[in-house]
Amino acid sequence: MTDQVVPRLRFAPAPTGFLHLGSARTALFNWLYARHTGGELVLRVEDTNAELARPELIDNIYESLEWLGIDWDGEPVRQSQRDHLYQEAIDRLVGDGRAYEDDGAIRFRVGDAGSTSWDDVVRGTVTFEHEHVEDFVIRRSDGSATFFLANAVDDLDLGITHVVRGEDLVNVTPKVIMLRRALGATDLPVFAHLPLIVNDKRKKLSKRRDDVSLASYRERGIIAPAMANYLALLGWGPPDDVEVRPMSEIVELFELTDINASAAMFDLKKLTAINGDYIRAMSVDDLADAIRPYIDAEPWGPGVDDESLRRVVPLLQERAKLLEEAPGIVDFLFFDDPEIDEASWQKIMTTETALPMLDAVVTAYADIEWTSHDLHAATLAAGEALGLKLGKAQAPVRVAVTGRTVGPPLFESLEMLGRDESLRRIEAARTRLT
RNA sequence: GCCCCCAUCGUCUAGCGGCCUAGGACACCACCCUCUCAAGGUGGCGGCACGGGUUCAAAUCCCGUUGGGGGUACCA
Repeated sequence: MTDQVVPRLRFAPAPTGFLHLGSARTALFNWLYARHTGGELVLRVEDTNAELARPELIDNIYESLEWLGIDWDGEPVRQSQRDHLYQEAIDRLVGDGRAYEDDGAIRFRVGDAGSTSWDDVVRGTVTFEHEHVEDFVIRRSDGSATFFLANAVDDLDLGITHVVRGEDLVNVTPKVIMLRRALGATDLPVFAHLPLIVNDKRKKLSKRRDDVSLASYRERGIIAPAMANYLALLGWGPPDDVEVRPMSEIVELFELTDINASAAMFDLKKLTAINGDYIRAMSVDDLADAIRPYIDAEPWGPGVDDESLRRVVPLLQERAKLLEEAPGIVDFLFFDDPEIDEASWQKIMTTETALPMLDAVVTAYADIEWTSHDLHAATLAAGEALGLKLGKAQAPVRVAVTGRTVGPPLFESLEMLGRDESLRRIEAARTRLT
């Protein structure tokens, strides 16, 4: 009884113009299992009408999956090109008396007797009594096949062995099983109905009120491996408690039987935290490339050359959790004048020691070697002369030069800004103070 | 309404009858480190929905209650 059949999975999205987070997770789980078992993953595009068959919508699916790192085997299957198969199946069903015409549509006859059940990997045995399943349409009056029919025909025809999909499809499963059997199949694929991804109201993620597009997270600066890693954690967990890890390891550990049955809330905070982990682990060059578009989107951005960008990356790398945050962390380095945050000014520059400290630093900075090391030493000494620890001493300088109380390491920032510009900003602050 | 499913810290999860005075992660709080902020380190807060069984023993098995969700289209 050892079936050595190679698992064959499929991901079957409808081209809606964007990949839904839930769909992305479904794609990922299919992919994980296929790769884990050395099986195959078929990409089946459910472009069942002319509007959905538009090339740009389908390309969007390819691009989204590729971004996430999900590949598939063979050419994508397009349902729009398989109508002849569906029509054949419908004719056969009608011929066999399993389906009948009703107001121009064709319905599959379910009847009231018996039940259909299957052993779901995630949910155990699920049973539907036929008396609760209505006769359902398999061909619309316009001649097109419905989802149920196409689904059953394709899974059979493509030799799909494992159906991994969202829980919102459990109720269609008995229909698909009935069709499959009516079409002559004696076997059933393995079914695994994944728990839904829900919002903070515990409702299924909806396009209307939730940010469900994979692309929108990408735009905000979630990087692909972080997203894939996080998605893998929704409904599944590694046996060793190591959550953030390379996808290759997740492929190795992943099992359908380990998937949870209960809905998982999409937690942007956790996603963001994981994203920060990945950002910190990037090389300077890779991170520089990754934030380039975000820099360029700033008014001051396009002028920043690659060399400068790379120098600045270490300053923001452990401070940015989202790529989109990157420009705001180092922008002051590229302004003609720092944008002074008034709250910061009020907090720091109104202290008695602010002006004396700036005075001291102007003198001290005049003829030191312009390195972060010497700047550090000079600032420390200037502060001590005023009875200030470094923490207090550096504050006015920071506000004068960066415009804020918080930011990247001050002395590295000063080093990058250069002596002339740094002193110019400090002078400007002194002028404002006196 | 009817059908189906779900139920461990606020959230994601580990647990698959004894290793559990329930482990990890995110979030939160405190402390340490420290030029600010981060990052990092240490510690803390916090949970098996409830009620019955079964068993020597239940977070783990069964039943019920309650709560939540999904589906109820000639959409997919």
